Amino acid sequence: MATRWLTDEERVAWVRLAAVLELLPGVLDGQLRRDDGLSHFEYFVLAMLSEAPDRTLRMTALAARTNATLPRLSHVVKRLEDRGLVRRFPCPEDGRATNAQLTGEGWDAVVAAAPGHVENVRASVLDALDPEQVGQLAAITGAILGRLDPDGVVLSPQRDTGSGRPAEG
Amino acid sequence: MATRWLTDEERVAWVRLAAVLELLPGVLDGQLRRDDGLSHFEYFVLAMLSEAPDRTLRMTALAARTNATLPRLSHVVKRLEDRGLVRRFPCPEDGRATNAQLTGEGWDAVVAAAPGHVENVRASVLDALDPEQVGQLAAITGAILGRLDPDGVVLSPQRDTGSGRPAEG
DNA sequence: CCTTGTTTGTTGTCGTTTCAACCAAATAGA
DNA sequence: TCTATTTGGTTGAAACGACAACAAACAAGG
Repeated sequence: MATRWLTDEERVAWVRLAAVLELLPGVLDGQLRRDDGLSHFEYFVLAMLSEAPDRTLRMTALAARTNATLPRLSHVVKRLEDRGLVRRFPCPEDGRATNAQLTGEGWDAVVAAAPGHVENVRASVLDALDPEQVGQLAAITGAILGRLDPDGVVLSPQRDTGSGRPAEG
Repeated sequence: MATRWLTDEERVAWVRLAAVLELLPGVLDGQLRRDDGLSHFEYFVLAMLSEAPDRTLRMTALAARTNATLPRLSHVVKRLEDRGLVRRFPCPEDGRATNAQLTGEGWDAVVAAAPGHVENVRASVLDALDPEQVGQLAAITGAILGRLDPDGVVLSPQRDTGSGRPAEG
């Protein structure tokens, strides 16, 4: 069938979203690298662990939450382990599985990095929007995620918000 | 000063946007790789050339529009040249500069890839939104770009929308 | 001109990601 | 029980991007 090209309104929205998609990761990554010596992905891995029960997660679960392939995660966790931020040990219940656990040092690293990261998110995104737009953004991205991730794999299943502080998603 | 942590509304919006940021590039890239043998970045380079006057752009200008470093672009264009999709020649007006020009074959590749890509953009993003939300998304991303790219470097300066078809941003 | 400095690209090296092969534990079937 | 398949994860080689070093052309002063 004939291609449904984009209307002018659609094109503007898409071009801008594509530009954000292109620029924002670099901004997030750059700040964390500069200030905390962590890539955004590394930070994200640590943050996911920080909000998990016992600060521990199986590699497969961690890969799902971070949208990483298992090989990629394996390499990254190895490096984090070498730096003392994470420790790995075989899962007691399943001999095949490996658990990754945040060390005290790793926790400290997340705690140290979180404020600057949040500050950056504010400066780059949230503070550019009025409260109404924040709500609209949540609805819009929610709808898009309905297409990209119907089962909500990446949205860490329920955060208890009662615990310490870090995490953020 | 004390960190201003995110409110619940802000956190939801941000977590979802972060998830979109994480998933969408992979979806766009995957479709183009599968169906057209092009990475999303390669497609984007070709698309930018396709809407330039004479389908030609200087490397520096192309790098700005694609938000790439010059070394990266140089490598990618070399590969595209090897595949016959682009040709390079020294700029007549400035001996230092190199022009990249889309070949006929390159044009054909963009024309062939564009419909599937647009279709994917619709399926993944636009069709998930009602018309009102499309407008909101344009406003929101516009505001964010005000922070990320105040000078509008990546938004290709004026598209003539009158020409052939491809391009898209 | 000759020198200094800046702009424009390319090339080489290194770290990271991806992909394919692999191993080991668990599970299912005969 | 013994084999076959599936699941969970690691490892090594190839591809790609980032950063630094470099070469060549322009520009500005003396």
